[in-house]
Amino acid sequence: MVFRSPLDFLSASRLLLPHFSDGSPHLPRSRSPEDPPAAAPPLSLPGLCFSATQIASVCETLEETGDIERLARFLWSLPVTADGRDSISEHESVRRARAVVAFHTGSFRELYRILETHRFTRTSHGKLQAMWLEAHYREAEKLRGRPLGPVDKYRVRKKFPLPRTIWDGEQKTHCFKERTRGLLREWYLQDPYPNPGKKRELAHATGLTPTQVGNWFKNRRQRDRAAAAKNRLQHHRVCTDGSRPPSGGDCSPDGSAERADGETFLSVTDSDSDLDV
DNA sequence: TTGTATGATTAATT
DNA sequence: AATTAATCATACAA
Repeated sequence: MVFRSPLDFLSASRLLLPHFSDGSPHLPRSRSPEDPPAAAPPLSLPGLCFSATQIASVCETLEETGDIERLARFLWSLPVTADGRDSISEHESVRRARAVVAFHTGSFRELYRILETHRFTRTSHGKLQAMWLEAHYREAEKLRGRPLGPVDKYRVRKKFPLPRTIWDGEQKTHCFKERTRGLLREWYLQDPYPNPGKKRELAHATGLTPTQVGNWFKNRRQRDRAAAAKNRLQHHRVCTDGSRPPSGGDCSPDGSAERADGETFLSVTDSDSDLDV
């Protein structure tokens, strides 16, 4: 969309300015903590007399309100320089508002450009990241003609990584250290339902948070049960009816169907198959 | 691409 | 509040 043609500006301001031209905009300043101490200097425009900070506040308010239509009209009413290097556009709230509007309009090119070319503060990251992803999801979805599953989305994310302007590069560890997992396994063998005290102790011993320890035990129990249930089912099928997978032999505990059973009973060492530290 | 291992999250249940 | 089932997210290998 072309916000930036002079023509648009003229028509937009004629049409839509009334909302804001009736004196000082009410400015419930909701975002005080992050506000820049060195804000832009007051700025006089032909016709309007808002300071850049006032304009930013209006953007914030409208964005929080969720009235995107109106936010869009307000932005259109603003004067814009070719490169966007003016005290209004410099304001993060204004850029953010432009991004929000671009997203809601489906102007994804514009959205990407805004996000990629300006550094945003941490407080904006969450929302901007969500828009970046959602926009790419929608494009991919349209391209493909059917809804994306979790895996499709994962691939989209890999294909269009978040720009560093809206992401500080922090990443979470995917796998715990082998020593950590060994400790967890040992403790699990002793007691699959550790009380909070034990959990904290283990957390200290492994360097994990108690929550991570809890998650680990939870996953472990769930997956052990799942494995056991699967094996039970398989065993039952094999023993009751004749339709069973290849390798002959009935349900006698010969070698054929055994790996699975072993796993059930010694479930704790299943996937990692080692009893190290 | 597909399957799998594993950490995290969510919603319902107890 | 803790547990469970289900599911998501991520990395990696076949």
